[in-house]
Amino acid sequence: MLRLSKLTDYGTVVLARLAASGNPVSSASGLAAATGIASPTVSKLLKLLSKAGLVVSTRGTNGGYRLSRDAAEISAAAIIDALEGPVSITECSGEDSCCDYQSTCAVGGAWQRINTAIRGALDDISLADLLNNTRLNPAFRFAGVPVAIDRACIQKKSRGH
Amino acid sequence: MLRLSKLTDYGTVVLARLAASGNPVSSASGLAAATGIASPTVSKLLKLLSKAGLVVSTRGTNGGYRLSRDAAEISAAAIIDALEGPVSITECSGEDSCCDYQSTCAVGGAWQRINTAIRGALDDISLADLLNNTRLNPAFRFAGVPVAIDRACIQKKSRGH
DNA sequence: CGAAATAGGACTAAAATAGTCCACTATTGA
DNA sequence: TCAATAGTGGACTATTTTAGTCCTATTTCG
Repeated sequence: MLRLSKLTDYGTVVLARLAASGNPVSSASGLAAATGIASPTVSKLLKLLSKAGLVVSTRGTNGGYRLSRDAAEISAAAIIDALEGPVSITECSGEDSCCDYQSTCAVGGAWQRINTAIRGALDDISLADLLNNTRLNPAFRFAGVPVAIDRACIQKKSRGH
Repeated sequence: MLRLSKLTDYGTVVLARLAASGNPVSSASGLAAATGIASPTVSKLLKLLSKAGLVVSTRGTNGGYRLSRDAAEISAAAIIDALEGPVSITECSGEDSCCDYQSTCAVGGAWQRINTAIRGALDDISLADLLNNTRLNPAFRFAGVPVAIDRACIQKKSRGH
């Protein structure tokens, strides 16, 4: 797995929508409607993103949220940090952690290298990149030919998922 | 976070122990004793690793487990695949998945690139590398000076964690 | 045979995550 | 000034995932 949480995934969708909207500000409920994500969840995400300084909020009538800076200046790493805390793939690859098995653990150090590599990959991708890459790499191919995502999903859902 | 599960972490510890043991085979209970990980958990791990072909089992008296190939030939990615399933940081970065928000999702494609980058980092590290790197990068530094891991852990534990 | 191991799977417990809700504060405009 | 709109903060619940345990085969060796 090594998977992001759903919330982080949603967070990027919301941010992408915010970046693409063109309006000066977008309300939480408007973003919820536009993305299809439940509105309390969108609120929660925006609160977190606001606290992390990725979006700026305006209260009152006609208030809402906007990106705090250009989409090209917001890295995937920053988004993940905001919504999940600092990236570290194992407990002992974090900064102030330790494990019960350190005396017998022969592995510790090297995870740090992997962690750094992953971190680097995430730093190099910006929200703007995420937007630009939309649909350029279709997720489904059959015999090398891209297949409509919609159809693949319907098939999967009819199997009971 | 973007974190490995504890089980995967333990798995690498067990594999590292297996690689370092020098014996032709090691029993699950012996590995449990050597690593300090609970023995049913070690059994479970070894079963998974065996199913994935990373270790080979021998039943009966004097049976046990051994690595199926040289530690240099076992990548971190293979270990993670065995214990957590294929790496994919979001649902839609996996191979046969789809999400409910595809019609409004502007993000999909690019995660794949990140995923590939992470995958690459994990493919490049072998179990042998994990072993070689032990303790070369101390996890704790204070004013640039490495600090004994033991002491840092004791401090943390006395704070109630 | 019987002791020592693994194999497979069911099951429980614990923790993390996701999602919801509510009372409150700030801003705007009629 | 008052009502409507929108964000704030935090408590709370439900769900899902993960971790860990246990039991009953099956295999092998002496």
